[in-house]
Formats: sequence, C-alpha cells, structure tokens
Amino acid sequence: MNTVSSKAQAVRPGRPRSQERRLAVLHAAAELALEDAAAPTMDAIATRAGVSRTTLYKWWPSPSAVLLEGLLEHFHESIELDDALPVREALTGQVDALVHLLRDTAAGTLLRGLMAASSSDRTVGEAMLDTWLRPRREHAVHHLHRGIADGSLRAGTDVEIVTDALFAPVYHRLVWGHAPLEDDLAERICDLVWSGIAAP
Amino acid sequence: MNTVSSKAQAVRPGRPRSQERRLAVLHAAAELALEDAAAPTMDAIATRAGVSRTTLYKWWPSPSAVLLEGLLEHFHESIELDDALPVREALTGQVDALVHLLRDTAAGTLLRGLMAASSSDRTVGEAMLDTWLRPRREHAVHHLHRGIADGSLRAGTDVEIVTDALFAPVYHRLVWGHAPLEDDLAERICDLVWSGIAAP
Amino acid sequence: MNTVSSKAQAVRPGRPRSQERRLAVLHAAAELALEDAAAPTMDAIATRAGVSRTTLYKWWPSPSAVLLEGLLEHFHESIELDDALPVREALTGQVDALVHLLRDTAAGTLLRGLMAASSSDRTVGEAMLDTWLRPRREHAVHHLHRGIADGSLRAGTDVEIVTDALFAPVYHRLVWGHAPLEDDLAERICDLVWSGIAAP
Amino acid sequence: MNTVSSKAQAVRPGRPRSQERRLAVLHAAAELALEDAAAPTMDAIATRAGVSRTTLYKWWPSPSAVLLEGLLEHFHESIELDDALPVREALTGQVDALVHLLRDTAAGTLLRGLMAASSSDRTVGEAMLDTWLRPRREHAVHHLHRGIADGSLRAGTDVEIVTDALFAPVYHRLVWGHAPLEDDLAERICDLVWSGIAAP
DNA sequence: GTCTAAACGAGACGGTACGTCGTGTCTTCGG
DNA sequence: CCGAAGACACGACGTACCGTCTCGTTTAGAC
Repeated sequence: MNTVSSKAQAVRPGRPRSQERRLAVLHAAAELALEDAAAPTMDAIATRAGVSRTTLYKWWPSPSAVLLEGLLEHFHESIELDDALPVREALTGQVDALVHLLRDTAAGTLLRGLMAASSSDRTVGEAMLDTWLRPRREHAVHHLHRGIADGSLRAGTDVEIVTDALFAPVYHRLVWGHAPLEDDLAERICDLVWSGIAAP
Repeated sequence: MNTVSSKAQAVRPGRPRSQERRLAVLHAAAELALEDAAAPTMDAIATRAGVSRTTLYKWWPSPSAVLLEGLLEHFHESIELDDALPVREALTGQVDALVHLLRDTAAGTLLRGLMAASSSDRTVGEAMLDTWLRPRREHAVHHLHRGIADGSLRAGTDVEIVTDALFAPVYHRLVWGHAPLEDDLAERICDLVWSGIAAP
Repeated sequence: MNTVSSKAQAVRPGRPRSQERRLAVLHAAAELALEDAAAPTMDAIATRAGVSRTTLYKWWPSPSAVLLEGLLEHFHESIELDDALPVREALTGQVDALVHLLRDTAAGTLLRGLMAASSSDRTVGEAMLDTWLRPRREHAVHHLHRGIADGSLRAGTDVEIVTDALFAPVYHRLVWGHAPLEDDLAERICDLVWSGIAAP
Repeated sequence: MNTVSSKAQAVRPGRPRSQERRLAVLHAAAELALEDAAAPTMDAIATRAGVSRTTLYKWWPSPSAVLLEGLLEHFHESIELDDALPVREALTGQVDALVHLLRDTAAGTLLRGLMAASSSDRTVGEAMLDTWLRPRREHAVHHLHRGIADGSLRAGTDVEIVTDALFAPVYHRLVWGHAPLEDDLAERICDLVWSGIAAP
C-alpha cells in the first residue's frame, strides 16, 4: 500500500485550511440567524466567529451559502431506511421527525431564511433542492414503492402527489404561520392520506 | 333626515391623494418584480412610476408593502361562493384556479418574493395572512362544512388538515420548484384527498 | 376730512393680512434661532408659530428673511444722534451698546446665523448691509466728522478705517469666539483708537 | 543597538490609506467651493474627486471638515517669525499678507464658507480657531511683546485689543463686503494703530 | 532549519440602496 | 384674497451591507 492516500487527495502545499475556523463560522451563522430570525450579514458572521471577512468570502460566496452549509452540518441526521418497519409507520415517522426538527431546533428558522434567499438566488434554491428536499422525498418514494410492492398500498398510487401531500403541509405551516406545528400534526396528515392510498 | 350626505364621507382638508400616482406605483412595482423576478427597490419603483421617492415612503413602509398591495389590486378576483356547485367541484375549482393563477400570471412570482420578504419582515407576513391566505382558506372551510352538512363528507372530517392538504402542495411546488404546476395538479390532489373524506 | 386715508393706501379687496400671525412668526423664528443657535427651518417656524407653511412662503422667501425681519423688529432701538455729547463719549457709547446688544440679547445669535446665511444668499447679505450695518456706520461717521469740524480730532483722520477699527473687533469676537465680549471691551477699543485720532 | 528602525514607525496592519485619493478630495473640494462660491456637497466632492461617497464619510464628518483641511493644505504658507525685521514692518507685513490672501486667492471664499458653517457646527468653529486664527494671532502677539521688550512700544500696550484691531477689519470687510480689501488697507490700519501703541 | 505557498487578519475602497429631512410648489377647501 | 392642511418633487444627508482590493503576518509541510 502506498503512502499516498488512496482517496487521491493531493496534498496541497501551503498552509492548510483551518477546520476550527470553518466550524466557528458555521456556528456563528446559525446562531445569528436564530437570534435575528433573519439572514445574518457577512460582517456579523465574521465578527461573531472571530474571523476576518476576507476568509469568509474566500470560502463562501454569500451569507446563504454559509447558512446552507451550517444547516447541513448540524442536521445531517442519517435518515436511515428501515425496511423492517411497516410502510405507514416509516412514513409517519419521517413526517413526525420533520415536524419536530422544524419546530424544536434551529432548522426551522434556518430553512425559512434559506427559502427566502432562494427566491432571489437561484444557486441557493438548487443547492437546497439537491441536499435537503430531494433526499427526503426519495426516501418517502422508496417506502411508497415498497408498500405498493408488498400489497399494502393500491397499485395506481400517485406517488409524487402523495409525497407532496405528506410533506407540503408541514413546510406550509412553517412558512405562512397560519397554524402551529402541533405534536399530532404528522399523525393527522397521515390519517388523511392513508384513506386515499391504503389497499382496499 | 339630515342634510349631511348619507355617505358621510368627511371631506378631508388639504390636497387629496392622487389616485393616478397610487396606481402608477402599484403597476410599476408589479412590472419590475416580474421583469427581475426579485423584489424591486424603492428607487426603481419610484423612477418607473414617475413618482418621487418621498411619496413612496409616505404611503408604504417598504418595497414589500407596495408589492403586496399591487398583488391584491391586480388579483382580487371575486372568489365568490357558489353553493349551487357540488362540494367537490367547488373545491377542485378553487385549487385549479390557484394553480393557474400562480403559474400563468404575475401572481406566482410576486407571491414568492413576498413570502421571502415575510421571513424577515413580520408585518408583511401578517398582512399576507390576512389579505391572501386566510380568505381563501375560509372559503374552502365553508365548502367543507357544507359537505359535512349535506352528508357528502364524513362527519369527523379534519377540516384544517384537509385545507392544508388541498392548498399546501401548490404553494410547495411554487416555492421549491421540485416539480412543475401541471394542468391536472388540482385534479390529482383532490382525487387523493377525496378518498379520505368522502362519505362511505 | 374724508374717511379715506390721506396716505392714499388703496384699500385692497379680500381678507387683509393678519398682523398677529406676522408677529407670531417673527417671534417663533427668533425663539428657535436662540434655542438651537442655528437657523431654524421653515417648517419649525411654522409649527411653532401655529401658522401654515403656505403662509410663511407667501410673505418671506427664506428662513433668513424671516430672521432678518425679526432682528429688525426687535432691535430697532432708535440710535438717536445726540450731538450734545462729546464725540468720544458718543462713539464709545455706540460701541458699548453694540457689545451689550450682541452679548446680552438675542441679537448676537441671530446676527451670527444671518451672517452665515449671507455667505450663500446674496440678497440676505445686501439686506443686512442696508438695514443693519450701514446705518450704524453712518452714525459713527457723522460723529467723526463732527469731531474733525470742532477740532477735537485730527484733520486728516481716515474715517472709514476708524469706523472699521471701532466696530470690527466686536463682530470679530462674536464670530470667531476667540475671546469674550467683556464689559470694558468698548472702552479698551476706544482707548486704542483715540490715541491715533485725537488732535494733538 | 536594536535592529528596529529608530524612526519606530509602527507598521499598521491592513491596506494603507491612499494619499492620492486624499489629495484629490481636498483639491476637488477647494475647486468646487471656488466655482460655486458655496460649500460643496459631499456628493459633488466625491464625484469630482473620483472617489466614493463612503470613503469621504470615512475620513471627514462633514463637507466643512473637508473644506477646512483643503484650505490648510493649500494655504499653509510658513508664516515664519523674522525677528530681524522691525516690529512695525513685521506686523504690517502680516496684515498685508492676509489682505492679499483673502482677496487674491481661494482662501477668501473658502474662509467665508467655513465661517458660515462654524455658526451651526461647533467642531468646525473650534478647528478653525485652532488651526487658522490662533496661530496667526500668537504670531502677532509675539511681535508685540518683542516691541515692548525693545522699547519701541509702550509698556502698558493692550496686546489682545491691538491684535483684534489689526486683523478684525480685514475679516470684517471680507464678511460684510461693505468696502473692498484695498491694496493699502494694511498700511492704513497699521498707521492708525501705531499712533496708539508707539512709544512716545 | 530554512523555504514556500496558501491561509489569514486588518482595513481601505467603490458601489447600491436605504430611510430621513428640508425646501419649495401645487392643489383643494373654508373664512 | 387670506389662510390651513397636506400631497408632491427634488436634492442632500448619513448609514449599512456588499464584494473587491491590497497590504502584512502567520503557519503547515516540503526540501
């Protein structure tokens, strides 16, 4: 076995990037976003993190980019697929986890800020789709297909719409705030959806 | 009967507000928002409308406020209640109207911008709730209650959740852009929901 | 005797100008100038005087004009010529009166403000020259000529320079503030000047 | 002996201030003041100097501050003390230099503008006192004391008043404009004053 | 132990938009 | 015609944040 990393990470010359600073920045950004319930400024992030503005701009193109990375850093909970669980439990569990994540942790506020940013910054929107929404949707889709395969769900189930129906109400309440994210929200959503997809 | 006009419109002293200018501003704001797909600046609105910045600030506290009023001005379609229609048609029609409004007119872009603004500006969020979302929700709720009353819907129907399930997917797609607002979107959503609420 | 004023003042039609308002404005302007030690704004004057801005602009072209009229209104003390007094006493008295006027009354502050305004507004400067400075200078010149005539002053006395030397130090201290306007200032100035102009 | 430069000029971190820009600003400010005979706006200065408004505000708090520094930059003629000269010549020369400076160069206009500004902005007035008036007065006072010491002036000479009498008429004519700054003005003022202070 | 190249800190700078203030004009009504 | 009330245009103000730049100073790892 050779001494060069098999991961082929070319050992670049010069001073290596400081991981402490990177984390300090992500932490500071999240902190500020929570305090102000608004996208923090680059300057504020830099000051809070004890890092120079130059460094920030070197690694992130915009405040949203920092926030997005912070969000992923802190909430990358594995979302493991557990095919042993009945389909309904698996899906309800996923929606319930989302409700609590958005309500009880920083993720909710961060997501709202990022969704706002995505309306003006195309790249943010796409990054969020790729790293946040789509993985979760695919997860749900997987379970729905499993249900169809094992006969617990109707054959012609409209998988895309069902996925929307499961998750959209949660994000909807987060964004508009017309009703709270209640503890039984996931349960109520799934109750409704199930009548429409459960095999007769 | 008194001599005072029954309309009782107190004649306010001073030069009356110019309606032409007001409309010019709302028009300009909407126009700019569509062109740039982003919230226009006060300065840009003023220039386009041929109005001074001072006047803008006199009547609206922020670009979002202008945009919101512009949105309502242009899309105040009556949303009349038509209790003659079967409940399902009424609701499907409402969702379908929303889909087309958001996809085919300026409303979609404007709404996205406003939703972004509402994440940092509390007042915008509340104004949107009061003038946009809640009236439409109450509308749906009315039809749902009508359905329960006439026996076409189950007695225990979870009205709030059903309303969310009907509308949320539409806004969700608008915001995230993970899938288009298709022509049959309303139909598919209602199909799914109906199985869960139709009286057996 | 007829009822029409012999002064031939054409009785103009319509509502006559309100003298109460005029005085209220002059008063308010002076008051504000003193409080802020700066030229008041038209708006502030109007508010304080309980008068509308429209009225202000109808009668005065600028804040300085109001201030100037206020200054003249309040400080038009007669400056009578008293040829019975010895020349030196007359002049010393005039300088001393100026010192106290500028130091102990509103006039000092008002004058500073007006002098500032005159640097950008030509008309103010000329109005001040005509209504304030020149009358006082002519006064002094009169006494100097009297002194030359009665033999108490030298024949070749440079009247213009002497007048400057008498008054300039007072205004100079007012404007620059490098030294106070002391009680004996007039006396000291006159002492110095007298040695240069008294007949030997 | 240490290796550190004896000049001990601490090398300050960060990008050093651009001297070209600083001078361009001062130049532009003076230029504009002369053209318009009025205090230029920050915006005009910035545009003319090819510098951003932000930079202006970073270094100067107000238009007046720029103007003052510009004035000092351009008219810092050495005003050296020449004790070899007879006292009278020294003083006459100083007054004469002032007359020509105010009449023939930009200094006159600039000074008028600054004196106007000083009436509303305390800091400007004090800066002008410290950097402009007092140095010149101390200069004159020095010569007067020299005259007293060498017996050419009377023992009890009122130095402060004499200094006022020498300079005030010049500034007075500049501000009020009731008479021009003639070529022989300095001579005439000194003639008058001298009779009052020359030793008998 | 140097050497070197990149990371990093500090801060100047240009630029855009912000929201405010003061001026002066205009419009509508009432005395 | 006087006057009040207030809409409006214009121009300057001072601030905030953005993103770029230009210095000087670390600092890990290669030689």
